[in-house]
Amino acid sequence: MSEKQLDKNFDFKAAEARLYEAWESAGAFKPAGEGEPYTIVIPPPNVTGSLHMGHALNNTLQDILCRFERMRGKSVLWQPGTDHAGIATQMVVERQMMEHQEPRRTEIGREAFVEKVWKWRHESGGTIINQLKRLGASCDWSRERFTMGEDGSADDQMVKAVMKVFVDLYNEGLIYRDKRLVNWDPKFETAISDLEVENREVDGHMWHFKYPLAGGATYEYVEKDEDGNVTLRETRDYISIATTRPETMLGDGAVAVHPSDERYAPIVGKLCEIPVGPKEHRRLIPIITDDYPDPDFGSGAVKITGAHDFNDYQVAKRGDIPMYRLMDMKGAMRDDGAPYAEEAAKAKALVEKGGTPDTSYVDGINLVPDEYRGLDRFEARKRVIADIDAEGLMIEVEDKKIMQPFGDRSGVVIEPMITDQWYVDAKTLAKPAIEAVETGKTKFVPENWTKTYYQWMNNIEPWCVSRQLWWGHRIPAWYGLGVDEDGQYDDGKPNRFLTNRRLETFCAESFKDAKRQAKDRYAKFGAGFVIADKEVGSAQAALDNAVLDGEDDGKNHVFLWRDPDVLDTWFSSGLWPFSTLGWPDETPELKKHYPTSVLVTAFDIIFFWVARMMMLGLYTQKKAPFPEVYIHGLVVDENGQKMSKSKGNGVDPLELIDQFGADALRFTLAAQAAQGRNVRISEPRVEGYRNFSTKLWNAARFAEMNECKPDPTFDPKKATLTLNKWIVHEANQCAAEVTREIEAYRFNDAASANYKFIWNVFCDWYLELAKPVFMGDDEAAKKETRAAAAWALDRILQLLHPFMPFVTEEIWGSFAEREALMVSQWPSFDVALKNEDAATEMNWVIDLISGVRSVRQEMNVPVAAKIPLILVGGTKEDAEKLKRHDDVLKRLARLSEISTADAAPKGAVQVVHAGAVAALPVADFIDIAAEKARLVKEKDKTEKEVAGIDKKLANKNFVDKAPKEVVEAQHTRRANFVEQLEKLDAALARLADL
RNA sequence: GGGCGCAUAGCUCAGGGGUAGAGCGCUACCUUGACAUGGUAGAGGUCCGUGGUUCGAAACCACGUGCGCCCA
Repeated sequence: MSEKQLDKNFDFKAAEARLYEAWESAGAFKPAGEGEPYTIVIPPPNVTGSLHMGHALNNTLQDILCRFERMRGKSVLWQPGTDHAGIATQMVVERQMMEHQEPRRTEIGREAFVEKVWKWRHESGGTIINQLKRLGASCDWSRERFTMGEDGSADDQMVKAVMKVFVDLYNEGLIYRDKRLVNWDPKFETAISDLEVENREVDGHMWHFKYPLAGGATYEYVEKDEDGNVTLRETRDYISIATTRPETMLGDGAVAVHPSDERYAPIVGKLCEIPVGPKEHRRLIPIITDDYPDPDFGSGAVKITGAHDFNDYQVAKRGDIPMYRLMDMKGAMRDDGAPYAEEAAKAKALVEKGGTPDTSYVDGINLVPDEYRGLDRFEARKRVIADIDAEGLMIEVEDKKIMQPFGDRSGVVIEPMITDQWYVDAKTLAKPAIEAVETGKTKFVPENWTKTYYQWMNNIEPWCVSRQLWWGHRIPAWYGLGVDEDGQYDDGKPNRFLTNRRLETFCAESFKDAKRQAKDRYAKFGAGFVIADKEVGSAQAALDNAVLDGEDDGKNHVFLWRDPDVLDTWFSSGLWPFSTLGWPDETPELKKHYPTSVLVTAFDIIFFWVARMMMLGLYTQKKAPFPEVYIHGLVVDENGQKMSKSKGNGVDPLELIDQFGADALRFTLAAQAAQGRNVRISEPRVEGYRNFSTKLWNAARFAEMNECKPDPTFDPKKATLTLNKWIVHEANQCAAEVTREIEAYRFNDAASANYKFIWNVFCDWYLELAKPVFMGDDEAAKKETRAAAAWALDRILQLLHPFMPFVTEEIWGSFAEREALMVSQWPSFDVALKNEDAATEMNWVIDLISGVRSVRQEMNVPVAAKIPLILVGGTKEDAEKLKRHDDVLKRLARLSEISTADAAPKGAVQVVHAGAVAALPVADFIDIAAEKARLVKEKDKTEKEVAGIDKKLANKNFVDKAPKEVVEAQHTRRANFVEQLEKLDAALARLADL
């Protein structure tokens, strides 16, 4: 036999790694058997990440489901992998380069940098995977995937999937390039999506400035109260404007007031002056009406800077107001273009011309006065304020809480900018995704998240998917120079912000395809176009090369260059449920495991990830990626604060694993994962569940010491001892409960069902009750009880395994040479194992012992003293029960002998128990007054119960309307209480005799 | 402004139309042969407030109060 004597404690440190290795090398994590497929794709952690509590919770729950379903015979695939995490990874590697004092990213160039990131990924990108293993995650690691593919090889499935989806969406018009206002991150110098912007309330200011009316015009400014009484009347030569961002005044295109605002009616349509910049070139802008300004907010008049504010952008679009860009990629004031005087003249001419302004042309105009050029935007703000103030045009400064947008990764203030970006038509893709939830094809658990999902999906904006980064899936689009009407290249200079509009775009999965497209496209412009085989790096290179080659043969040489941008990380994560399974190929895995069975995730990425998987899954596979989405809470610290790096309140799951074992951490997380609640982690709690695993360990040790071994000849249906019938019954009930609760994603209830059964039933009672059997000499009883104990322990190990895989597997293996616990068959509920009679009888025994113990303590009977028990007024069955459980009662209630009698002896403490009285003659210890007080107290309590029931029963409405069973139950309860009262009265009477 | 959630024992939280629960903490006793990472017994609750529905509400509904989160 391989069994070894168990040590006093479970040495989780040594066992965890050994057991994990054994499972993995046995291939136990791979989908096996012919069972129904069960599939979960892991929410891929960032490759830069290390395991935090949120991962620990998320993966514990997934592992519970996977281990559970695997034991239930399903063919389980838990698909693991990591996310390339565009910005985060680029940031990490850049920081590392800086620490090593290596040349910067821009110095070494794109290719070398990307190579460095790959190197980093191979060397350091596996941290979190190893940490997941320590948690016990039973992922099929042989199928591990990375959202970027391996080494970016174009042949890689992940890359193919991304390219195909992009090109397909493009060809259907669902991906397009557009000039819109985006959230620009001046630190990373990239656009980011709305979701990556964090709006925070910060202390700010609201500046009120005078915008003088053109030509010194004046008007009568009248303010009225609610009743129409005039409260202010004065002549003004200005309009008062309030702003939180004075530096953007330089780009104002208009001042807007609400159409119903009578105060400004006299000056609508007139011009006013932006009170900043060189006096002789002050720009004049029109006062217009729009529904956007709120007459009750500030002065009611709003400056419109279409290029740097999302609300203003809408107003500007509606009113054909030019949007002047003021800043560069780093968020500094522009210093390109001609001197201010010239640029301002351009703007003036533009306004005079009227009509819809040309966005590219307007973008080329730099309206930053010469003295502000090149300044950081916040420095420029100070200067603008000071200059206006010096001129006496500042009315007031208010301290004010303002909402400010920050980049969630960079932490810097986001600058709205008009740029060219790629957008996904999310509105169109959202339709089937909404429908899938409406029709119940995909359900949220708990279901209240459905509303959150709808709200987001119904108001979804175009998804900006291009990022100006180097690390990521490069956008599969190539450009060629545009061709003028005269067949010549457009010589407009493309720039970062606004690509020349006459560029030709070829969206293709490869350069080869792009070339093919280019050949057809350019043929339309004339016969003299030759498509070069060489890809170039930029528009400028394309032009230079074309000119050079053209000199030789007089032909138009077309050089293509690829879009330098990469895709939003979430674009590739959105394909995860099928890209990991081999799509776009029709693999057997895809066929078997898509759609997946359930998605387990936290609510903070419903929008980022769940919504996108729904959209892209339905788009590519025509089926929703999962029928259920289980949303768990966040892990918060002991004060209920969200754990975060910046707050420094994170608890490291690995430290807890080191200290208390992975099982303890897992159980803690599961036990607290109540639906709709955050999980609060605290060390004492983890410690408590470590104690629980020790408890189980010692129960197993006890079983081992008493030679309880799995006995194949033991049939739980045929147990003869009440004790064993009862534990079979209880284990069966526990199996039913744990199964039901896991199925319903009520992990906390499943955990607590296990906890209660193991500790409060099996350890506290069954093992205690079994001790007299093990110590007695009834060999048959001993044999059966050993087998029953082993059987029950096996059920326990199985039911607990998904929660505490390590300790359970270790115990399982120590009892017999057999197949691993993790691949054993789940104990399902078996109606044939039910035995209510046995349960009733054992509860009778347990209650009697508890009752005796209770009075012993109250009467201060010394623990060591063994006292006799006389049951008074019991039935014949009671007498038989006493006899059957004689050993147990004596041992656990510390009794010397047990007998029955018609009347209680004098000087006895009396315990009312199930219609009888257990008399304990403890004359030596008894304190008559105390005993009397105890009985009176109990009597009072019982009388109150009876009174409550009587009140209910006296209520005609209750008797008539309540369900019959409920009324009957009350009658039964009353009868029991009354019987108890009689016994108590008798006991008190006997006490009086003393 | 819109949405979601929470309020139950000292603390952290389950639960849920008829009988108030757990863990930790606290008190007393116990090193009894699996376990002191343990055992036994106990104290501790106007289930936030006000109305409503109901025979019956701590639970369901409405409103209020306080707190938290998400979106704008």
